[in-house]
Amino acid sequence: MKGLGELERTIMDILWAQNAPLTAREVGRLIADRDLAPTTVMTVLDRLTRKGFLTRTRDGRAWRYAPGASRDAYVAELMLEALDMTGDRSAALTRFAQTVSGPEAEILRKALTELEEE
Amino acid sequence: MKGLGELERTIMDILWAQNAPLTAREVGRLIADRDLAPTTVMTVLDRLTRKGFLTRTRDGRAWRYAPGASRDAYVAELMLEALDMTGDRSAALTRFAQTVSGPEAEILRKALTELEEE
DNA sequence: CGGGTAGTACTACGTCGCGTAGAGGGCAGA
DNA sequence: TCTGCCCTCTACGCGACGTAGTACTACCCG
Repeated sequence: MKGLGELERTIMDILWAQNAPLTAREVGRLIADRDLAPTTVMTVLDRLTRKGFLTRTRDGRAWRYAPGASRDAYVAELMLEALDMTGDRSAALTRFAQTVSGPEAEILRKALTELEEE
Repeated sequence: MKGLGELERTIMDILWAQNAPLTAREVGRLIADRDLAPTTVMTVLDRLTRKGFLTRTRDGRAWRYAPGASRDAYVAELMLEALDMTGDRSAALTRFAQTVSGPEAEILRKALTELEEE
């Protein structure tokens, strides 16, 4: 996988927050703070599709874009990728566990416990 | 923090594997497979230092480079950074916990348990 | 039927990070 | 003093990304 740029991430955030596929125009309208040309949004949507982050389906003349995976899945994958960078995965995992804050350690613990019970 | 490029990562790997600071020449000699100009290695070492990944101390005319942090710390930080990308950290954490393989879940569980006992 | 509108595809340009390395300067030993 | 090692500075090419223009097509409205 590859990382995302600034605008790419912004657009993914918009699509992740949506539960229905959006057209380029609709996405553009949701980036209100920046005054981007419509073609800019289309180009980025196109690149994201090419990279596999989005899927698109026809809707008349327009395309509707939807995320290929949930944000959580994406984040989890990024984390695993970081983990792959090391020779000693267990050391890195241990280190990670020690680094997360208390409440988050609790969340992890709980998730792991539930895993075990299944 | 920022990610590292290909050669940058290679060099960090070399330095992480060492327990004593190395000079540019020594690092270059350890990248035997690629035939790099000495200045290339120096440039990259310099950039890594500028980025805060390395510290360097004088040794005669030469510099000796050493990692600023352990690889595990780096990986853990990358993972936390990925985690920061999401609005819902707990969901991403849960997802992550579900995604790691069985043995690694065990490692995480153990690390978290030890944390709790302190 | 003709024009504005919306939508697409293709192309392009500037910037930045990174791999790569040359030019030039200084110091130390033969 | 000559030679070589090491440093600093500068630079070039490429690919990624932000940004957008141009050109073509399909509709709807009057």
